[in-house]
Amino acid sequence: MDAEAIKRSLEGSGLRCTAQRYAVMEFLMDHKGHPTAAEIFEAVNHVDPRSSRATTYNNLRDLVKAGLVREVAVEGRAGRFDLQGMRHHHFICDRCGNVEDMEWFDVPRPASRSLGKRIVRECHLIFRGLCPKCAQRSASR
Amino acid sequence: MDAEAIKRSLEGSGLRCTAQRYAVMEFLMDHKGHPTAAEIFEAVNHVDPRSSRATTYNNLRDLVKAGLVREVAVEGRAGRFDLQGMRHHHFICDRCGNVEDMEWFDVPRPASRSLGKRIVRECHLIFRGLCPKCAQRSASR
DNA sequence: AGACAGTTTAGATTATATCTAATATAATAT
DNA sequence: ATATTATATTAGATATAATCTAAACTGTCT
Repeated sequence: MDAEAIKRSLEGSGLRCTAQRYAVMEFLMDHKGHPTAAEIFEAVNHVDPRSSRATTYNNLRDLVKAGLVREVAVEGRAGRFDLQGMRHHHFICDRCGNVEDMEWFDVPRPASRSLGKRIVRECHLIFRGLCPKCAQRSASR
Repeated sequence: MDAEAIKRSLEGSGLRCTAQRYAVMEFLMDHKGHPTAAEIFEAVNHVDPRSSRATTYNNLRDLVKAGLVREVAVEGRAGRFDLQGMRHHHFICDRCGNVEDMEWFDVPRPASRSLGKRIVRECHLIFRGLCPKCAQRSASR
C-alpha cells in the first residue's frame, strides 16, 4: 500500500518508478533522520547491490527537482535529505550536524518592497543550537 | 578607521589580528555578495600572496565560531560567507546559487513543547526562488 | 521486431574542505 | 633582552562530496 503510494507520487511527477528510485523513496520513508546521500546509497545497496553511486545522486536530484524530496545543506558536511511530506522547518545541531524536523508554522512574508524583482518560491526556517543529545552531554560537564 | 574596527572586533573575540585574518575580514567588508572560501582565498592572495588555502579555511572557521562571520551552506555548491553585521535573513537563488541578504524581521518562536530538550541559539529564515537576474532571464523566453 | 527516450552503470574526474607536521610569530615570563 | 609558551601559518597531501562520461540497459510505443 505504501508501495502504491510511492509509485503514484513518482509517476505523478513524471518519473518512472524504477527499482532504484523506489528504493530511495522507501528508505527515506523508513528513516526519518535526514540521511546523507552516502548513507542512502550504502543502505540501499547493502542488501541488494543494484544501484550505483551516480544513480543515487541522480535520483536524489530528480526527486528534489520534482518536489518529492527536500535537501538540507549543512555547513561543512554532506547534504541531508528528507521526504517532503507535511511541511516542516528544520533544526540543525551545531555540534553533531544532525538535522531534525520542527513543527510547521507560517512565517510572515517580507514586505514586498524588500522583495524587489525576486520571485520567492518558498521560505524555510532553520533553527540552530544543540540537539537533545548534545545538550545533555554539554550539561553533564 | 575601519582598520581599527576590524582589529577591535577580532581582539574582542580573543583572536589575534594577523595580516591574514585582517585580509579576510576586509574582503568580506568590501564584498557584500557572499563569496565562497575559494573566492576569498583567490582575491586576498591575488595581490599579495601571503596566505595559504588552509589558513583561509582555518580563519573562516575561527571567525564563524567567534560569531563575526556567518556561513551559509548551499545545496550542491560551496559554502558562502558574510559578515555578521546587522541581523538579516537570506535569499538563495534556485538557479545560480547566489545568496542575497533579506531585511531582518523577527520570527515567531515555536511552541516550547515542540522544542523539547533542544537549546536554540538562533533561527534564520531562508527564502528560495529566482534572483532578479535569473527571474528576468526566465521571463524573456 | 525496431526505434526512441529515459535510466543505470563503473570508474574517472572535479570540487570542496581538512589534515599534517614543520616553521614562524606574537605574548608573556624571566 | 632572551627564553618560554601558546597561537598561527604554510605547502602539499589527503579526505570527502558530488558530478561527469560514454557505453549499456529498460520500458514504451509503433
